[in-house]
Amino acid sequence: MSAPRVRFAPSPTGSLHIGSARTALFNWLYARRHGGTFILRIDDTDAERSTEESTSSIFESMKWLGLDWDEGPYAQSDRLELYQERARQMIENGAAYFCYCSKEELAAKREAARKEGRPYRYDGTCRNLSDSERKRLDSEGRPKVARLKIEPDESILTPDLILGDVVFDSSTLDDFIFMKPDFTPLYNFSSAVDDADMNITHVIRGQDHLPNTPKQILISKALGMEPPKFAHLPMVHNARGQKLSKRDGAVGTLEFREMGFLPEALVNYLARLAWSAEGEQEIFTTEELKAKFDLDRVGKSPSRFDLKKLTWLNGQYMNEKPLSEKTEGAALFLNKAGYEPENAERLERIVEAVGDRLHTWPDIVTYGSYFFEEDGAYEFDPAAVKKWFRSEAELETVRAAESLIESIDPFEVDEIDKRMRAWAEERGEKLIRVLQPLRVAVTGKQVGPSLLETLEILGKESVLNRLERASEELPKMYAQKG
RNA sequence: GACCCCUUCGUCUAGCCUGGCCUAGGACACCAGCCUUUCACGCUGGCGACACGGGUUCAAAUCCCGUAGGGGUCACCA
Repeated sequence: MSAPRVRFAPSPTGSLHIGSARTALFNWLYARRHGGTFILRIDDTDAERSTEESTSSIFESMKWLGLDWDEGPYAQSDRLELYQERARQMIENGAAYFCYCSKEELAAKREAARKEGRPYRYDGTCRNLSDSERKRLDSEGRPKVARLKIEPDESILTPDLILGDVVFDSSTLDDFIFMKPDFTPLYNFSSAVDDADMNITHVIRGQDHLPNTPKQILISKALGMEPPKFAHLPMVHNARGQKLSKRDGAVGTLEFREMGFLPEALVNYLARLAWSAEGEQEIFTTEELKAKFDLDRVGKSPSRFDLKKLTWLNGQYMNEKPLSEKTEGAALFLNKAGYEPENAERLERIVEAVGDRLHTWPDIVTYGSYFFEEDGAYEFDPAAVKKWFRSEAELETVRAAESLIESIDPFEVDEIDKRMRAWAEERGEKLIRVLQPLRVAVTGKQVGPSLLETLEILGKESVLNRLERASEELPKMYAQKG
């Protein structure tokens, strides 16, 4: 097989949908796997809906995911002349014709068909217009669109690398419009023309495009060109098994960055939607994906997007990150949450202490926010208080801890550990019965890194301040819940 | 409604093409236990699926037919 040429051709009418990102990824992977060329083409023939912002957000999404393109970006809006030339060619050789029916007339016919419960197809009113009629309509200045002439009762075979052969009956198609009144192309036309012109060998796209395929094949043939090979990817669905939409939460690729996911984890997750390697491997570096991916192991059935599995995967990747990188990411997300970790060294210690609790970046806030809050400002989690302050005894522990903390020197993990254990024993308490109430007292939470480390990082003075405040605040909460 | 696609644990999937190795494997999630100052990690175990009905065959998740369910598309959008 000669080197494949594939393309990703999004329309810039919004941010890059996560399903489209998967399509882009599979194209990219296919090109990389086979030493082919990955082309980026912006299908912006719909001037009304296309925006600059969308285009740049698509670029940014792809860059974030690491999907680099070898050619392009091409914009269809720059290639108008090509489409117009091809369209004229088709009109001339009789493969297509101009249609003068107005939008309103057509809408009425469509509506009538709908009411009668029969499928609407263009009735061919303008298909056999005589030259004189055409001239008359032109001289009246009637707007016209171009339609493809489709012969009925022909089967159109669309071989698909994933689905196998799919056959459409041309009678279910109608003479569809491919050039608008302003003589600019519609999607199916520009797409087929470009795929041919750019020598695209494989069109890998979502299954929602399957109904377009026979139309594009017809256009290719009308132009005397060999259609590319097709591969229709199963859709990515929401938890209820329907097309993923904004209502389902995050669907924009960049939103996942905002939520604190790692691009390599997202790539890994997306790759495993409908694709699997031989063996039972779940975690693939991008390099492995580039070496192993192929279309013959892509499934046919739709898959549901599972945020929990993505989160798990992300955690796996997170744990592999060097501390310096983790610290950088943590700083970024801490900032987003309104915290300002001023001391870089201290932040690194905190990130290290939080350790593998980091599944996504915002987890740094969940597990370590109190490190960045004033001694008198962190909040007490009511659930934590309820669970660990069951009687007067725990309040007493917090009060008594002040003098213990005061006396620990040096105030470091090993020493704190030694003294804490001895203290618990002295008081006839299990270690956990003193540590957890203290944790809640100084952090406000019942989860987090090792308390000993937490105390050391906080420092003696801060711990003392916090214990003092807890002694005042906790009884109030304690009283409230009775 | 018409056309097209799909159907293995709750979810992602392996197995299907080239029937027997499938008392259907792995992963996420969930549950339990272990480890542990909590949480998280890790480890161990558990729960849990061939949509249904007919064939074909000595033998079917795998092949054939039908039914049901789900999804996608039906624009002078892409």
